[in-house]
Amino acid sequence: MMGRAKIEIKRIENKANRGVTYSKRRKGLIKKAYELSVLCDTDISLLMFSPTGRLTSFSPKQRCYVPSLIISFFFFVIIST
Amino acid sequence: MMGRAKIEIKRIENKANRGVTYSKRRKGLIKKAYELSVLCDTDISLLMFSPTGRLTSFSPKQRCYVPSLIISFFFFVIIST
DNA sequence: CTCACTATTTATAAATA
DNA sequence: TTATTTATAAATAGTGA
Repeated sequence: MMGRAKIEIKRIENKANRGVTYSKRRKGLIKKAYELSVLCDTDISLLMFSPTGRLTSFSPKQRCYVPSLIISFFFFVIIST
Repeated sequence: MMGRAKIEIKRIENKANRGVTYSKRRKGLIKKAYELSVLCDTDISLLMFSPTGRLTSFSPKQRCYVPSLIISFFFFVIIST
Protein backbone atom coordinates (compact mmCIF):
# COMPACT_ATOMS: atom_id res chain seq x y z
CA MET A 1 0.00 0.00 0.00
CA MET A 2 2.89 2.36 0.60
CA GLY A 3 6.50 2.60 -0.18
CA ARG A 4 8.55 1.57 -3.13
CA ALA A 5 5.94 -0.71 -4.56
CA LYS A 6 2.25 -1.28 -4.16
CA ILE A 7 1.53 -4.56 -2.44
CA GLU A 8 -1.53 -6.74 -2.46
CA ILE A 9 -3.28 -7.24 0.86
CA LYS A 10 -2.83 -10.96 1.31
CA ARG A 11 -0.81 -13.17 3.62
CA ILE A 12 2.95 -12.69 3.20
CA GLU A 13 4.21 -16.21 2.72
CA ASN A 14 7.90 -15.53 3.42
CA LYS A 15 8.30 -15.83 7.16
CA ALA A 16 11.11 -13.30 7.51
CA ASN A 17 9.29 -10.70 5.44
CA ARG A 18 6.13 -11.32 7.40
CA GLY A 19 7.98 -10.64 10.62
CA VAL A 20 9.56 -7.45 9.31
CA THR A 21 6.25 -6.17 8.02
CA TYR A 22 4.59 -7.03 11.32
CA SER A 23 7.14 -5.01 13.26
CA LYS A 24 6.84 -2.01 10.99
CA ARG A 25 3.09 -1.98 10.79
CA ARG A 26 2.56 -2.70 14.46
CA LYS A 27 4.59 0.39 15.23
CA GLY A 28 2.50 2.40 12.77
CA LEU A 29 -0.78 1.09 14.13
CA ILE A 30 0.17 1.89 17.72
CA LYS A 31 1.16 5.41 16.70
CA LYS A 32 -2.16 5.92 14.92
CA ALA A 33 -4.08 4.58 17.91
CA TYR A 34 -2.15 6.90 20.21
CA GLU A 35 -2.83 9.92 18.00
CA LEU A 36 -6.53 9.14 17.74
CA SER A 37 -6.84 8.76 21.49
CA VAL A 38 -5.14 12.10 22.12
CA LEU A 39 -6.77 14.11 19.32
CA CYS A 40 -10.27 12.87 20.07
CA ASP A 41 -9.83 12.25 23.81
CA THR A 42 -11.05 8.67 23.47
CA ASP A 43 -10.35 5.33 25.04
CA ILE A 44 -8.73 2.81 22.75
CA SER A 45 -7.48 -0.69 23.36
CA LEU A 46 -5.43 -2.56 20.81
CA LEU A 47 -4.49 -6.22 21.09
CA MET A 48 -2.28 -8.08 18.64
CA PHE A 49 -0.65 -11.44 18.33
CA SER A 50 2.62 -11.47 16.42
CA PRO A 51 3.18 -14.20 13.81
CA THR A 52 5.22 -16.00 16.48
CA GLY A 53 2.40 -15.76 19.00
CA ARG A 54 3.62 -12.86 21.12
CA LEU A 55 0.89 -10.62 22.49
CA THR A 56 1.04 -6.86 22.26
CA SER A 57 -1.44 -4.90 24.31
CA PHE A 58 -1.73 -1.15 23.89
CA SER A 59 -4.07 1.24 25.64
CA PRO A 60 -2.78 4.80 25.55
CA LYS A 61 -5.07 6.29 28.18
CA GLN A 62 -4.08 5.75 31.75
CA ARG A 63 -7.49 4.56 32.86
CA CYS A 64 -7.30 1.78 30.29
CA TYR A 65 -4.25 0.26 31.89
CA VAL A 66 -5.97 -2.24 34.15
CA PRO A 67 -8.81 -3.08 31.74
CA SER A 68 -6.29 -3.71 29.03
CA LEU A 69 -4.45 -6.26 31.14
CA ILE A 70 -7.66 -7.99 32.12
CA ILE A 71 -8.92 -8.01 28.57
CA SER A 72 -5.61 -9.37 27.37
CA PHE A 73 -5.97 -12.22 29.79
CA PHE A 74 -9.44 -13.16 28.58
CA PHE A 75 -8.42 -12.68 24.98
CA PHE A 76 -5.44 -14.94 25.48
CA VAL A 77 -7.44 -17.61 27.24
CA ILE A 78 -10.22 -17.63 24.70
CA ILE A 79 -8.09 -17.36 21.59
CA SER A 80 -5.89 -20.16 22.79
CA THR A 81 -8.81 -22.51 23.25
CA MET B 1 -0.02 14.74 10.83
CA MET B 2 -1.30 14.58 7.29
CA GLY B 3 -3.14 16.66 4.82
CA ARG B 4 -3.09 20.31 4.02
CA ALA B 5 -1.40 21.29 7.23
CA LYS B 6 0.60 19.64 9.96
CA ILE B 7 -1.32 19.40 13.20
CA GLU B 8 -0.15 19.01 16.75
CA ILE B 9 -1.14 15.84 18.56
CA LYS B 10 -3.27 17.25 21.34
CA ARG B 11 -6.96 17.21 22.17
CA ILE B 12 -9.09 18.93 19.52
CA GLU B 13 -11.16 21.36 21.53
CA ASN B 14 -13.79 22.08 18.87
CA LYS B 15 -16.42 19.40 19.31
CA ALA B 16 -17.47 19.25 15.65
CA ASN B 17 -13.89 19.01 14.43
CA ARG B 18 -13.16 16.35 17.02
CA GLY B 19 -16.05 14.28 15.74
CA VAL B 20 -15.00 14.65 12.11
CA THR B 21 -11.44 13.71 12.90
CA TYR B 22 -12.61 10.74 14.94
CA SER B 23 -14.66 9.40 12.04
CA LYS B 24 -11.85 9.81 9.54
CA ARG B 25 -9.14 8.36 11.72
CA ARG B 26 -11.26 5.51 13.02
CA LYS B 27 -11.78 4.45 9.43
CA GLY B 28 -8.05 4.66 8.78
CA LEU B 29 -7.18 2.75 11.93
CA ILE B 30 -9.59 -0.06 11.11
CA LYS B 31 -8.18 -0.32 7.61
CA LYS B 32 -4.64 -0.53 8.96
CA ALA B 33 -5.65 -3.16 11.50
CA TYR B 34 -7.35 -5.17 8.77
CA GLU B 35 -4.29 -4.98 6.51
CA LEU B 36 -1.93 -6.01 9.29
CA SER B 37 -4.11 -8.97 10.20
CA VAL B 38 -4.21 -10.18 6.59
CA LEU B 39 -0.59 -9.49 5.64
CA CYS B 40 0.84 -11.05 8.78
CA ASP B 41 -1.92 -13.57 9.44
CA THR B 42 -2.38 -12.29 12.99
CA ASP B 43 -5.20 -11.86 15.42
CA ILE B 44 -6.03 -8.27 16.21
CA SER B 45 -8.72 -6.75 18.33
CA LEU B 46 -9.43 -3.04 18.33
CA LEU B 47 -11.79 -1.33 20.74
CA MET B 48 -12.65 2.35 20.65
CA PHE B 49 -15.01 4.70 22.38
CA SER B 50 -16.14 7.64 20.27
CA PRO B 51 -16.12 11.11 21.82
CA THR B 52 -19.84 10.62 22.43
CA GLY B 53 -19.28 7.29 24.14
CA ARG B 54 -20.17 4.88 21.36
CA LEU B 55 -18.17 1.69 21.29
CA THR B 56 -16.56 0.35 18.15
CA SER B 57 -15.23 -3.17 18.27
CA PHE B 58 -13.19 -4.55 15.40
CA SER B 59 -11.60 -7.98 15.03
CA PRO B 60 -10.93 -8.84 11.40
CA LYS B 61 -10.28 -12.55 11.82
CA GLN B 62 -13.29 -14.79 12.03
CA ARG B 63 -12.05 -16.69 15.03
CA CYS B 64 -11.83 -13.42 16.93
CA TYR B 65 -15.53 -12.77 16.60
CA VAL B 66 -16.68 -14.28 19.87
CA PRO B 67 -13.64 -13.16 21.90
CA SER B 68 -14.14 -9.66 20.59
CA LEU B 69 -17.69 -9.55 21.84
CA ILE B 70 -16.72 -10.96 25.20
CA ILE B 71 -13.81 -8.58 25.52
CA SER B 72 -16.02 -5.67 24.55
CA PHE B 73 -18.33 -6.61 27.36
CA PHE B 74 -15.57 -6.68 29.97
CA PHE B 75 -14.04 -3.53 28.56
CA PHE B 76 -17.36 -1.78 28.75
CA VAL B 77 -18.08 -2.96 32.26
CA ILE B 78 -14.66 -2.04 33.59
CA ILE B 79 -14.23 1.23 31.77
CA SER B 80 -17.64 2.36 32.90
CA THR B 81 -16.86 1.70 36.54
C1' DC C 1 16.21 -8.06 15.44
C1' DT C 2 17.19 -3.05 14.39
C1' DC C 3 18.38 0.92 12.07
C1' DA C 4 18.64 4.05 7.96
C1' DC C 5 17.39 5.54 3.29
C1' DT C 6 14.07 7.05 0.03
C1' DA C 7 10.84 6.50 -3.85
C1' DT C 8 6.36 5.79 -3.78
C1' DT C 9 1.87 5.03 -1.98
C1' DT C 10 -1.54 6.15 1.37
C1' DA C 11 -3.90 8.99 4.88
C1' DT C 12 -5.84 13.04 5.90
C1' DA C 13 -6.45 18.53 7.03
C1' DA C 14 -8.35 22.02 4.95
C1' DA C 15 -10.99 23.69 1.33
C1' DT C 16 -14.86 23.38 -1.58
C1' DA C 17 -19.49 22.25 -3.06
C1' DT D 1 -24.55 20.36 7.55
C1' DT D 2 -22.51 16.05 4.86
C1' DA D 3 -19.82 14.67 0.91
C1' DT D 4 -16.10 15.32 -2.16
C1' DT D 5 -11.75 17.16 -3.63
C1' DT D 6 -6.95 18.13 -3.32
C1' DA D 7 -2.50 19.55 -1.57
C1' DT D 8 0.41 18.00 1.72
C1' DA D 9 2.08 15.12 5.60
C1' DA D 10 3.01 10.61 6.95
C1' DA D 11 3.66 5.60 6.41
C1' DT D 12 6.07 2.10 4.41
C1' DA D 13 8.19 -1.56 0.71
C1' DG D 14 12.28 -2.67 -0.84
C1' DT D 15 16.93 -2.49 0.05
C1' DG D 16 21.28 -2.52 2.38
C1' DA D 17 24.40 -2.39 6.45
